[in-house]
Amino acid sequence: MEISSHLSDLLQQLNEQRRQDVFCDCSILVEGKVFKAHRNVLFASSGYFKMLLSQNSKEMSQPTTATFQAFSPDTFTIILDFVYSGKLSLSGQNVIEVMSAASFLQMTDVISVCKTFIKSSLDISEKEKDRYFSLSDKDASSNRIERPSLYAGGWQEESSSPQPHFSPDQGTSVISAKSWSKSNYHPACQRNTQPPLTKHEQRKDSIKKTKHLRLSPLSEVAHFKSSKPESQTSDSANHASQSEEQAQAGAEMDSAPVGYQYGQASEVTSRSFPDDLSRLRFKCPYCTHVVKRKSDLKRHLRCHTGERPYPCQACGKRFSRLDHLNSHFRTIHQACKLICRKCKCHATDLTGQVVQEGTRHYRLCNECLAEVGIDRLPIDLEAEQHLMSPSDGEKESRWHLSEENRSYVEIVEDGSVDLVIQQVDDSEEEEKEIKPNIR
DNA sequence: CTGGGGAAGGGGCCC
DNA sequence: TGGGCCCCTTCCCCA
Repeated sequence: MEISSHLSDLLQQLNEQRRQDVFCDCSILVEGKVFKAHRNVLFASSGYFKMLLSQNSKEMSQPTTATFQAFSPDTFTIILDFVYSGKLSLSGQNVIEVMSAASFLQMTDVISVCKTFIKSSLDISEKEKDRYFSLSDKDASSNRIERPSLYAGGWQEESSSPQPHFSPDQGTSVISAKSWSKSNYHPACQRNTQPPLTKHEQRKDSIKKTKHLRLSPLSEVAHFKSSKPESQTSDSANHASQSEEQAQAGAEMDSAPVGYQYGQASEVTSRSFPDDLSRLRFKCPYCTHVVKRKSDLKRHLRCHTGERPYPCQACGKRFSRLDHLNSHFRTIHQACKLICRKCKCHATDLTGQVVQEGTRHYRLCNECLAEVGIDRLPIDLEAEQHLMSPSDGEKESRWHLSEENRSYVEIVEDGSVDLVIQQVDDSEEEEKEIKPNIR
């Protein structure tokens, strides 16, 4: 006979004991803040503590102390609360750091929940953006609007079960890792609006991952300082090599996250590596790539999630980055290069013309234009550019829209650039997939 | 089959 | 923090 409440009661009791510092035989020092805990609980929850405590098993009579500088006390609070309650308080602001800490501590459950959270957030960002753009259709032309806070708004849209519980004030979700990992719950990213990666993309992704492996300078960095005097050096060294092994193993496992490095750079880091390497602070949870800036990490994450929030209005191809979209649009649909496509000579408005083939525009010099004949339509470039760029002060990425297109596209002010984002039906979009450009 | 060119896509970094 | 530019690599198409 099994009493179902026993496990939760037991955990609750242990949590109470931890809070009241009863039977706590382990102290964890994180940036000066001391956390009390039970050795056996930590041992059971974290691969890192398992290794640490088993090494120190001979000294069971002595209280164990561990010191971390690789993450903040707030992050460790979240981790420790999870260990003792099974509930993980994730938000858009802390998820990266929690994931890195969990990776450091080798807590696979937490890592997968964070991964899911990140993927869902990115997906919801996209969905929310589309929804927002579609809703803004009517007033977009008259009002200057800003993008919504995607995390907060997006999560509340979701209603799948088991559903993360949200603190209404800050959009923080409390997730029970066990229920997530054991249920068949498919978060938003798996019901995705985004088409799955094509084979081509997957191949490229794997190529990239290999490249990232070579680039990873910080997977070897140890951020652990044991306060046990007799084991300090060996522990650090052990963890360093362990991190290295794990980073490699993680990369080999393709999707296994191996994030160790996030937050404050430790003294070890700055002493052991050149300045340019120690400044790299943001560790990709999916690969070993490290970047200096959070926004660069956010951008990088799209190559793992496959998120392509920027559709080309002209051909429907989607891009993960706005600058790639703009570049594509200028090259393919605006014929910005002053080069004759046929003879490669310099072709300006005087010496040539922009011609159209499908949605694609390119330049031909007058000679080649005469040779090509009538099957390609010369475009009045000035008129075209006027439509693209109605005023000198505005960016050329303001796209021309025909009247019929206006019925289903949204015009959104995004900073100084006028983006035209096509409102897409998700299911339809999945089928569309990314097609190669018309050549 | 191969080499060249164009396009895509990723990273670094400046504004 | 996002946009945008530059640089580089990779992939694909075509001659």
